[in-house]
Amino acid sequence: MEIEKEVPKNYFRNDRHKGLVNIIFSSNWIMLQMKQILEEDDLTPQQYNILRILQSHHKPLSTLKIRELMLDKMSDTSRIVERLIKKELVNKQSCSSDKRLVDITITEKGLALLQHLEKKYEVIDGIINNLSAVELNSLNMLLDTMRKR
Amino acid sequence: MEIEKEVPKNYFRNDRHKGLVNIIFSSNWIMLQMKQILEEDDLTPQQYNILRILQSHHKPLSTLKIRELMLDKMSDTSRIVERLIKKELVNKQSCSSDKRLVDITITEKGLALLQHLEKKYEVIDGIINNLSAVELNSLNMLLDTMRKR
DNA sequence: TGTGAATAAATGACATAGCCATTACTTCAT
DNA sequence: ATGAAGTAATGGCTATGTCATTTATTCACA
Repeated sequence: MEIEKEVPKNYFRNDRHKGLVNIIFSSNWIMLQMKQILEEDDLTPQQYNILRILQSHHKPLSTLKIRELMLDKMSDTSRIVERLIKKELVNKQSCSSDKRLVDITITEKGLALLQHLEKKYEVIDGIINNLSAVELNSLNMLLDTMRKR
Repeated sequence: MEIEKEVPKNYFRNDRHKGLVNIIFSSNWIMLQMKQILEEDDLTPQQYNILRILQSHHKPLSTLKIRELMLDKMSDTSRIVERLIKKELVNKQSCSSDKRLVDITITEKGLALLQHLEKKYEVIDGIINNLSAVELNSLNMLLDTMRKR
């Protein structure tokens, strides 16, 4: 999976361009493996992302709030939530304090599914096993710096 | 766009997990901007990817070869190529040496479109402007290392 | 040489998702 | 009280991923 072997020498305009493509390529490479893990439980990455957001916030969130928190902005959150409701992984009810909003909560079944997935976290995190703690740290800092402003 | 501000503190299991999410998050962040640039010319990222592959190889490629070279493996290349043909950006003809294959070539119109897009490369590469040459180099090396094996 | 396995592409059928416009309801400021 | 703004849902469309099947071609080998 060396990016140079995947593209002809003149594909990259410069190191900046190579950096951009490298990030996209790496993300796709990770997502491919994530998808395989999630599809065993009939989940898509988007659906999983919403479940994790609900789990980590410990409180009902509105559709709007969920969309803001999703890795993929611009997502059609209403309909993804709808699919999760159909699977009984989340619940929806009108928010009492502001009836324009809805309160989405994760169900017991949803939490149980996430717990089941935890067993696979070693596999997931192992994807990035080749990097030392120091290297990981610089990677995270470099990506954060890139997105500044 | 600091990833810590986007997710609650307990969202990440560990630095490895944060690294994975950071790469995905960064890729989505780049893609969002790429999409905006490309949609001005009615191109999707997948379609653009195929055009760039054909341009950089300077020779006809089969559907299979294109799929292998795409950033997004598993893509339904036949049908994406079909859309490019409809837009007259690529041509298709049966390969003379092996009639199971097809030769996909980029058209003059396709090359002209890519040339037109070149004017926007500064904007695209500027996405990553915050990183110095040295930083870019370490980023690329870290990502390459991550994907080893 | 003939035949069956393997390869490449296309296609049907379906699901997920992104995207835009519109609608319905609710809140809020004036 | 009223009109503007916020929120969600929905219709309608497109692009794409995914799986199975079909068709045409090539190739190995008995």
